[in-house]
Amino acid sequence: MDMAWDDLRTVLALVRHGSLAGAGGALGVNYTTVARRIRRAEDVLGLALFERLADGYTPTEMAHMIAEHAAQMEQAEDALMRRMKGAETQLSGPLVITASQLLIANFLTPVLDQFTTRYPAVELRILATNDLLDLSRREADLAVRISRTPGDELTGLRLLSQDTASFASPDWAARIAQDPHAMIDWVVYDATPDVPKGISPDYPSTQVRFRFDDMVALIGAAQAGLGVLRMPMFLGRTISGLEQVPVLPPRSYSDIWVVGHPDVWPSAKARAFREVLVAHCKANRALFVA
Amino acid sequence: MDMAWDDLRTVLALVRHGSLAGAGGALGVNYTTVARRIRRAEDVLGLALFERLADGYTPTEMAHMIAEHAAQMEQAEDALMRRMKGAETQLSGPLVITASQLLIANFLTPVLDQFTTRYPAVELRILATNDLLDLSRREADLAVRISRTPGDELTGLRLLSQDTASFASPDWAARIAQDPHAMIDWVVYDATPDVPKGISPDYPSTQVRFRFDDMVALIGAAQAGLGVLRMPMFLGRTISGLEQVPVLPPRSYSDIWVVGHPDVWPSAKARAFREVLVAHCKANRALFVA
DNA sequence: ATCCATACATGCGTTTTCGCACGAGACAGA
DNA sequence: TCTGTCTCGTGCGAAAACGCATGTATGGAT
Repeated sequence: MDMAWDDLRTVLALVRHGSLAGAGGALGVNYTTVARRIRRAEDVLGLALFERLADGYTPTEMAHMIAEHAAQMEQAEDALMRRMKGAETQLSGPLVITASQLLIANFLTPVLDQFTTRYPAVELRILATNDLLDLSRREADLAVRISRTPGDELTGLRLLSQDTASFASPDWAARIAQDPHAMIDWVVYDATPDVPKGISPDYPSTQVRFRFDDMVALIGAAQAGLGVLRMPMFLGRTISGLEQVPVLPPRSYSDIWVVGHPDVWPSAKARAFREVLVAHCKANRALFVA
Repeated sequence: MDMAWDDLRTVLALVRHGSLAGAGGALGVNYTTVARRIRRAEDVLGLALFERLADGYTPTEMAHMIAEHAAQMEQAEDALMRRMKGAETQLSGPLVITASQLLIANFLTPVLDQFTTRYPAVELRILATNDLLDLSRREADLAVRISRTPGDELTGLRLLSQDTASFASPDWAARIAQDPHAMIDWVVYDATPDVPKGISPDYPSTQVRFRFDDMVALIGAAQAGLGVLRMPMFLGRTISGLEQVPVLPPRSYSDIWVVGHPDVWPSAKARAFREVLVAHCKANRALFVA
């Protein structure tokens, strides 16, 4: 008659992940434990929640209903954990930050250095990913993002304005300077598969040579001399083996923000991190604009 | 870092009940288990949730915050359990009905008899109380109530219209018939402490003799000849030792409803019970009106 | 056809959790 | 003052839950 809440949570995990092992991984328990909890839940309810198939557990309609409500319970738990984190006043324990690989590797490392020096008791964890993590689900406490992600109910602080420009390897730069009318190859990002708009009329001949789905690979291609690349100013200036070329005049691009969930925002650790971050941004503002 | 959901539920129970034993009783576990779970939760969070005082555990602000969110989780669980109950199609297992003591004792017993005869596999449980149980929290599946309780988001079915009238012991009835102008004593309910409105002008002298806080006691007083009592028609007619007296002409009173939560309403057992109930009400409609 | 990866079932030994029994301290009523 | 009742803490043995290791079935790639 009465269900254990942890069993509801287990049903949710299994519905989400489709296999005992996946659910167990998400819950931090052995997969046999997941199997046992599911069996217990089915015994208590007196009905089957999953069909045992060769390729995993397939949820029944009833399991979906349970998962739906367990997800609501999870939301309440997330909100609780966020609020508890937001109420923390001590400068110790875990703090999770996320930003894109390139932002971290090419601009944020001094912030991390300063922060861990000033607050050695804080266990700082960095999630370097381009995925937009869900701060409501506590995947991270703070995120440094290009443009404040709308839709989410997040608090944000604008850190920097930035421009983009065109960059290329030194030999490409020399070639372009020598003959502006020669054909100029571009390497571009999959998401924006055409030659950038706003190319100066002084360089009339352009073509796309490669499309990449990954920015790191794209930079490697530009360094190797495969073509010209449009990228944020700070990246082109920071990364070795690239020079700015005048093909694409600098243009304003999306701002850089630090965002967080309003529940977590006021915590001492988040506040301290923002302080170090803002100082570093102020000191290096010129790096980002033409 | 990660909290067990059952521990959150335990914190909620302890905040609600104030003592380990009370919380344990509500959860169906030994009170030492409650103490252990609380200690574990505090260890995981690294902060105190309760102050240990001589007269019980006093929740800290943080415990109240946890309880607040755990209550939301409980609501989601309640909704789930209701929906699962509503989806049940078999005519076996538990079914919980609530109604006032007097309604059960004096009118509903044949319904219970017929129902258990027709559906012997159903474990019928009766909560005979005047308290308005919370059907959203699954304290009962169906309730037979005088007037459909508004405010609640309940589904209802009108069963009967009813009148009230005045009743008294046989000797009081004889006295009133003999001398309408003599002083007539009333016994009344605390909630309506005055002599009922609408007394016939043929009986000009009335006074309140006793006030009671309990309807069963009130009926006993009327039977013992302590005075005249206004009561629902069906009660006066059903209970022995009382006769209707013409002091108070019959007047329309609140209807009788069967109500339930819309989630639970469509379940086979609830449907079957209503069927038997409605038939019995239809057959005895005349008992309720003048 | 063979090999490998994935997914689950089962049995065993260990760890954790739980309920019970006993004792201490506070408080109210006789 | 004594007694009964309420509260909680602690120690012990039983019960439940858990992780690990092993075995089986299925499907895809070589």
